[in-house]
Amino acid sequence: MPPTGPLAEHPLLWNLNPPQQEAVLHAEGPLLILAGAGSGKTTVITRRVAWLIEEQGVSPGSILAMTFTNKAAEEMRDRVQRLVGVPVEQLWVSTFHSFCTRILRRDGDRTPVGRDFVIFDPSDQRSLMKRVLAELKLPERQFHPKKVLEFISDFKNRCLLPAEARAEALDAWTARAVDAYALYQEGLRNHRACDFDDLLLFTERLFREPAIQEHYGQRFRYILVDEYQDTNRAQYLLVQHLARHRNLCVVGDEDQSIYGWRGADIRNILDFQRDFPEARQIKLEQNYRSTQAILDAASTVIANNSQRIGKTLWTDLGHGERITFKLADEGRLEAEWVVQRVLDERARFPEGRLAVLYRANWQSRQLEEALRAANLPYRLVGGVKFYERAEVKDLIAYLRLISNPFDLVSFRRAVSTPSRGVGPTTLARIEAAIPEEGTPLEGVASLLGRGELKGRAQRELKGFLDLFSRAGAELKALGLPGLLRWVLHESGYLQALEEEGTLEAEGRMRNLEEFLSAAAEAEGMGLRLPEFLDRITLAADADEVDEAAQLSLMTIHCAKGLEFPAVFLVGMEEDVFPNRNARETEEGLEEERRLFYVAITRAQRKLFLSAARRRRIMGSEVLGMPSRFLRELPPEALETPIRWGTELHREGLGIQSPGRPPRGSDGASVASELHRIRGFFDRVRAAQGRPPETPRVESSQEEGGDGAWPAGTRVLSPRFGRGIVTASTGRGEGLTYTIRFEGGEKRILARFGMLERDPG
DNA sequence: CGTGTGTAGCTTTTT
DNA sequence: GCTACACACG
Repeated sequence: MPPTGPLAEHPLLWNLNPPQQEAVLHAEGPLLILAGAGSGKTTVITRRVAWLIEEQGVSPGSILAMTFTNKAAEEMRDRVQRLVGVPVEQLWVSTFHSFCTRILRRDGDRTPVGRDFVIFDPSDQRSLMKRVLAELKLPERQFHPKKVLEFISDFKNRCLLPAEARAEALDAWTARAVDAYALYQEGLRNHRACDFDDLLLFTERLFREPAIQEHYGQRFRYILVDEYQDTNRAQYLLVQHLARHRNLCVVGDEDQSIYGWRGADIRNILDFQRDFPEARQIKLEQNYRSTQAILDAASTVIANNSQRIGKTLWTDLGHGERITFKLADEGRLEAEWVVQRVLDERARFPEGRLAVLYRANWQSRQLEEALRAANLPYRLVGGVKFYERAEVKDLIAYLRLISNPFDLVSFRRAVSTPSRGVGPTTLARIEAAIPEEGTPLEGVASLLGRGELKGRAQRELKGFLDLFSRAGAELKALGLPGLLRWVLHESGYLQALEEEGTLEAEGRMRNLEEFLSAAAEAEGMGLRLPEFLDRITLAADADEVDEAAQLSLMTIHCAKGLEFPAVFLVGMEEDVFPNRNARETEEGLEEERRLFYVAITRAQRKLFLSAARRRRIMGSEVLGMPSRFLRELPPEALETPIRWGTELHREGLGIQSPGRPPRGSDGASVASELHRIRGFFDRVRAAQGRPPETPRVESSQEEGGDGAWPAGTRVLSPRFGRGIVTASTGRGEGLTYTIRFEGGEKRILARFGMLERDPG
């Protein structure tokens, strides 16, 4: 219960509402904090940690706090440090992945990964997987490396090694994929490498050992897990092993669980009370971030989900401005509208930070183009990551090889950049020459020793070998940035870049310089080479968010946990948001809806939504349909009702249009189109008990006169039967429809398809 | 062996 | 629209 009297005056309780105070004061035993968006979660967590240290006399070293991003971890540590008098270096605040790295670097020799390993990023994983698939003679057409890796990741997230996964291999594809899994693990071990999932998986294995569990269980008397709704099975088990004192405090919000595709299991939070029947549950429902209009929209939307514990956000910030929705005729125009409204907002609130959010990274391109054209500076988060750029990865390959000579993937990369006259043939010979339990460099050495190489390859490989034999001493002498400079020089990388002399090469040099300063910074923090490499690969998009930026562009996933006075959410179309791949299952849709919820609740004062009737996706023109989520918004939260340009065909809502398939470029089809739109939205309004809008002529740029049937048109095909047009590309002879039939989607050339419009 | 060109295939979301 | 890969050429 919230304290009264002198306790309420305690500085760590200042400005906290009763449930928040209760969460801070909770003493021993499990605690579930259901923290709604904007409910002051971080304040509560940090004050709780501070309270434990200051008032309960808990030593910082026996508190472990887990987060998902480095940024969250750093913020938590900073804020706790500012609250308490004693130094908090001993406090363990880290991401799951860096926690596991730390554990494995200490006790990893009890696991197959050992203590010295590199962490493979997705591109390293991919090259290893490609070799595995080639070795197993599995065609990449059926065994797409990325697909197989996702499949493996799924097993790892559920803590299943190949032997255990075998039991689930009921069909031929799965059986072969499990073979690939087994060989992939072998490959990782040979490289002295592990992937992201291995970090969790093997740490969990390690914690199954009673002695280890005892040790760390004793050490961490208080455990705190942030974003608990995003934990996967491995993380869940890890926490269970550690929480021996049952002083486990988990914080989360089931409505913001958006990482199911990465193995996160929403049931972890839904079932916390079952796991810990004695757990205290506290809901933080007062929102300090957004206006009532925004919260109403968010609450109404999320109420459509079934997988909930349930909370109701409220605020005393007042109703605020209603949500603005803009329907543009085309993607580029949508982007230009955003630019215009950004300028308007700037004029009204010069200091207000703005964010443009989208479902997938590809959507940033058009926005960037429009922003550049308008000379508006912006900050893009995510997309192609800095450490994934070719030149940076090249240099990293050298560093990795210095740090871990067993890394064949990095060897292959380093040895062929800059070009040394080593092609597939020489490479194969080198690999064949690698001694058992030996390194690629030893392979090169033995080949050279036997005098089996000549000409350019011989000369260059000697130098290459020489570089690595000296690297250790150079690192000692020059330090991290110095070593980098030395490598760039000695390897001939810099020279090759200079000789190129292109503008592009100049850009790459700038990136390398930036990388050099990152290394200098790391050295300043006392990091050594292996730690620096860990840090690079474990760095997340979210870590590089600049919260002070005036205008930020990012995915909704990246925006989780952030807030902005005004938010633009673009691309509100079916198949974009909700994403096309998520629409088949109910769980998929609920996760998309949570994503929408997250997006809405980022806005403090004003939310803009937008969509485009038409947009280019993967090079072809796609006619969009309104996102189903738009219909879930409460009409009174919107500035103006939502209108569209094509029918929304949902079972029971499909509307027959009169009229004929458009053939010419006259305006008749446009008119019938508009007729249908109004029909649809009037129906929606009628269902909401509101009168139909008076007709209003929308701008009639749609269809562009190419005479294609619009998306949503029902058609009959002699081959496939009834279907619905979902997109069209090309024109004239090349006009192609994408049509959804009962049995799946097909692309059909209009000229040959003998398609008819379906009358009934 | 390395480089340039054509083309298929694809984009969720990320530690 | 982009990229990553296969193939042809110098």
